[in-house]
Amino acid sequence: MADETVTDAAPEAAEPGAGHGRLLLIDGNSLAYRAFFALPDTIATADGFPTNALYGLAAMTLKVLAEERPAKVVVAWDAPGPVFRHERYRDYKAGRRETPGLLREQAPHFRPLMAAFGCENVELPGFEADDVIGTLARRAEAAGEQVTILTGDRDALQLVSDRVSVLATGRGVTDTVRYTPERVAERYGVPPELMTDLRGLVGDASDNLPGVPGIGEKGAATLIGRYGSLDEVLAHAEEQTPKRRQALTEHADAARMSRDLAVLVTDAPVDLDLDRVPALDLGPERMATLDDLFRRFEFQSLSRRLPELGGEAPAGPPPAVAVAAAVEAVHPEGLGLRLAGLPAAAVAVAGGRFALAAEDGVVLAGPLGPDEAPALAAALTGIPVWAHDAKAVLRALGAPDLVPAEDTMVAGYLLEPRRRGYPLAELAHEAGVGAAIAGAADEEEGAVAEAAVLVRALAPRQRERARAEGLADLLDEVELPLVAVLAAMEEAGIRVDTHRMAEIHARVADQVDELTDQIHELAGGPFVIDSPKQLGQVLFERLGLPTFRKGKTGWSTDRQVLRLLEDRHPIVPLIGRYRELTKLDNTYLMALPALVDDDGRLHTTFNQTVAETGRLSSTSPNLQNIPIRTPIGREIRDAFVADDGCRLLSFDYGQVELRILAHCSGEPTLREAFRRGEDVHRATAAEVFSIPPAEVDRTTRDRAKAVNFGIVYGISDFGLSEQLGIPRADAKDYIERYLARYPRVQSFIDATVAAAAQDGYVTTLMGRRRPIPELAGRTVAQRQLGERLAVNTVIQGSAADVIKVAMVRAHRAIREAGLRSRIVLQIHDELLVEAPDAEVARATALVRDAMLRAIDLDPPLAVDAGSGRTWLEAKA
DNA sequence: CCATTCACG
DNA sequence: ACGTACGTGAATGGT
Repeated sequence: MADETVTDAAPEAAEPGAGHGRLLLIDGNSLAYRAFFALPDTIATADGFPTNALYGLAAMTLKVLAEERPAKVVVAWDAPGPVFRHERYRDYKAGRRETPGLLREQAPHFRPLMAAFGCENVELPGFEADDVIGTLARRAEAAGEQVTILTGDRDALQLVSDRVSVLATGRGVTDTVRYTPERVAERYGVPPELMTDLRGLVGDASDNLPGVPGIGEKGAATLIGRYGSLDEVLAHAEEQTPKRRQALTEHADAARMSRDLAVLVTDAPVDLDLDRVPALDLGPERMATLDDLFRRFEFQSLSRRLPELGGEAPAGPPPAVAVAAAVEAVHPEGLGLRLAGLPAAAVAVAGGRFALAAEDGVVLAGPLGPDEAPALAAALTGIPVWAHDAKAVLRALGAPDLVPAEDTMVAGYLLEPRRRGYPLAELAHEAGVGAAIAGAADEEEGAVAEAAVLVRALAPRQRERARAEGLADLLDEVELPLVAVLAAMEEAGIRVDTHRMAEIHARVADQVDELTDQIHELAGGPFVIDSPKQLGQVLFERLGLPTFRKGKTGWSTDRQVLRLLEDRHPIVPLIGRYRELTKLDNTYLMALPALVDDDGRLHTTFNQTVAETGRLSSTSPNLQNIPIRTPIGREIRDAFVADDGCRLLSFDYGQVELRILAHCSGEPTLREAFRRGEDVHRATAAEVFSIPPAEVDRTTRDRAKAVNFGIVYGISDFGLSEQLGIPRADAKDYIERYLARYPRVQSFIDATVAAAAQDGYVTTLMGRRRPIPELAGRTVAQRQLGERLAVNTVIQGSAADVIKVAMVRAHRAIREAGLRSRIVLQIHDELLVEAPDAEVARATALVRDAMLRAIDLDPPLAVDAGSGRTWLEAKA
């Protein structure tokens, strides 16, 4: 802990693999099985012997041994024959397909292969490899060793602790993700010891373990988080919504059984003394043995990679700059004096601690709980704060108003918006910076200290790149201030009337039950309506309806297809209705109440670094796709309500994207239409179809509207014809007429594509960049995609810029006016604000003004505002 | 873990 | 002869 003051003036070089576990336990079956299915069976020797599973196993082992440098390695295997779980549950792993012949052929070579690496093979009749691993992990842990478990099986996560981490196979064959207790909690919402309880609720299809229907990973995590264990959740079933209560009661025994079966044995009679397992020896003899074996299996590439195992240095080039720092334990109290006058402080937060890097060679670390957070926040006021994922740091500090001076995650996003993620360690490594931490009390403290040091080293390098690419203004004026706005919005959340939701759910569930019966009746027997495969069999085989589109797995049954089949069989409209209702029920009515916080509100997470165009996204739950288009959908939106004594204010940009198109293209006809306040879709219809605006009927306007959307999406005649259900030639004709009437739009598209091809990227109004490598693609389809992306990104991305600026300004204006009103949601072109009754007029004026003045456009921006007790009312 | 479908903008 | 409207996230079934 923090009072254990550890200082070490001379940081030692980080020992490779130190803190990453000295004992490596591998689940051989899991890896081999996974490799077999992930790799094509074209991996084989010249004479046709399949080697894909062997290759994957060898490649993974090679990589992990090189990176982890374990002292000892034990590989566990499933023993042949039944395991004790089958006695307890007849159907355990039933339905799992037979081991394929091509895998069985390779199996005899698994153990010799791992032995060649110097690993100890072990198995125990009656138990699975998992149980052997659980047993050995606990034994080693008790002996004070660090353990790493390498597996593709998520069951092992229950074993994670301070001393045991799990390297789980990721997307690729040799990709891994390391799970520490914090990572498990982050990913699954429960600590490792509750993973089995989670499994009881969720079940597992691949092991044929039943769960509780209607409860997914998210709902399960919330329930377990609230009540503490599976048994407690089941004991509190009466407190849940009717349908969920019923599900919990009916499936309680199944859930308990699944949980019990998921528990790994940690005291199996494994006859292996870890002390007597020889230390891993990667000497020349071992290399020769492996090389020999690789040659026999024709693994040339692995033979070439053998040197990675030798030598002392870990794989990969060493960082150009390794910043050394010694941990100094501190308490947030009195930190202010220590920090006063420093130019900046890099802050990291994890696992109930913080670390702070502000001076060379030292990193301050200490506890961070509810008691310490205010003191730390106070100590940091007035000092530029740098962080990775600053929004999370601000929320941990309880200081949502603190605008970060640097955020290495957000900067990483502006510099490379195409990346899948922005792990600090990865960004730092690529920037050529590393950290060597000395004097950490434990692994966790070392990790958080390292993060702070990496942020401090990385931020200036990113800043330089941002300046060079013209992104500094966007960063300073928009994205960094926005971090604080988003932190405040997440903290605020939005109130939900869960009783109202439960009532709608009950009604919808009844209708679904009824529809299910009718559909089964008309189909001539029961089937899983939610399965597109089974539905396809019913529609296209049993009922002989015509097929239209097919995907990778079969004939499409989506809404468009159903619409075409509507009049051909009475089952079709029922399926459409069933789909609508189950969608709303599963995604909203059932899921949302389970995610409501103790304060009666839903707190989403706004992701600032996901969308390639610059938009925000919203997760857990997604509050940017709350229904509105159907009557039941509107009822759901009506369950989003203002707090007592408050109203919800909705502010919508009117046609932002088309206004941006008019602005960027300079098309006079379009600009005029907006300046005059005309209905643009009607105006477009009049232009394209050469009729007076007054004579434009509903269908014609809808078609023009689709053309306008098409332009924004980067139009194609195919897409437009699909959308409108008209011949492609007609769609082509519409587009040609549109572009002839709006010639500057045509020039804008041409110029945008040309610039993108020239530079390799496009730029939005605020200077945001998106690379478009598709334009240099090898197929026509790819290049056409690139053209659409180029045009769409300029428009969608500029609209994202506009509303982000508006959010920053509106938030600031509200604070400066001393109001208690707060922005609660952003839905791409809409802001939802919660305002005390007395502030409605002032807040409306401030927010509307902030939105209108976000960016100067010609034509100008327009905002529709409304207010109500519910979100639905506010939009009216 | 991928494909399908569909909720929103 | 291609293979197509743009951007997201969540739930579901089945491999």
